[in-house]
Amino acid sequence: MQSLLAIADPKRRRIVELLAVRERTAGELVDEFDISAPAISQHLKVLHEAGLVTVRAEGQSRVQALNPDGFGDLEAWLEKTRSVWSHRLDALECELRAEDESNEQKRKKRTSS
Amino acid sequence: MQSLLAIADPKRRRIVELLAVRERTAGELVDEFDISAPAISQHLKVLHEAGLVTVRAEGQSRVQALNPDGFGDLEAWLEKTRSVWSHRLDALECELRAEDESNEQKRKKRTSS
DNA sequence: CAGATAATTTAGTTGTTGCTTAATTAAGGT
DNA sequence: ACCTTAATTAAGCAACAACTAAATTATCTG
Repeated sequence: MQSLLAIADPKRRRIVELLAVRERTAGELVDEFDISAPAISQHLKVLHEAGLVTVRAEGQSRVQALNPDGFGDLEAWLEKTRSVWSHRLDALECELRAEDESNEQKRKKRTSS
Repeated sequence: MQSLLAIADPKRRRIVELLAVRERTAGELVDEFDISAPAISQHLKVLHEAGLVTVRAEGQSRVQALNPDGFGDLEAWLEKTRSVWSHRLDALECELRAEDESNEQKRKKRTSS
């Protein structure tokens, strides 16, 4: 889940937002922030390793572009986690009938063992 | 975007996964990990502050439950970012006609200014 | 009320992250 | 070949995040 760690940082998230609008060079990105060029370069490295951004050489510049497929695993995780939750909701109707009992039992199962 | 930072940590992500299956006490969560109770407690604090997990007192235990609504802002961000990207794709057809020219111009606009 | 259990808070340590400046690599222009 | 521009790598530093042990709070039980 590299992509999650990558966009957890606000600056990297902003880079992603900027690249979502249009591709840019590292230098153009530097202009959007109050931090040094090496700092941006390091952030880009993280984004590359996460598979969120790709590079393409163009003259002496290197054009950074967003790779939206990189969000795949993050979206899959959200989907998975929420689907489990949804199943719980489906089962809720049954559970409601004996809510107190079942909850108490689950709790005491461990206490008594 | 607290929720993003919260699930960026692998242990907290696992906690969320476990709570997605069923609600648990902090003690039950501790059993699933190789770290101390305070560590779990601190992770839960982060998850609470992110709005991903809620608590409910039950006897001397405190039952932790997932709040799937907490993912709202994260999903909204993904949606927003991808929608911008989609617009780019919509515009791609037009761009393709004069790809070389327009790309070169975008690049040189900055260089010459 | 005393003791046990569940959980959190505090204090302190360690590892990681993000930043900076300085040095390096790479491509173009003169 | 030399200089400039674009970008990265390297080295070092400060702030932060995650962990532990010890102390504290809170609730239930005898």
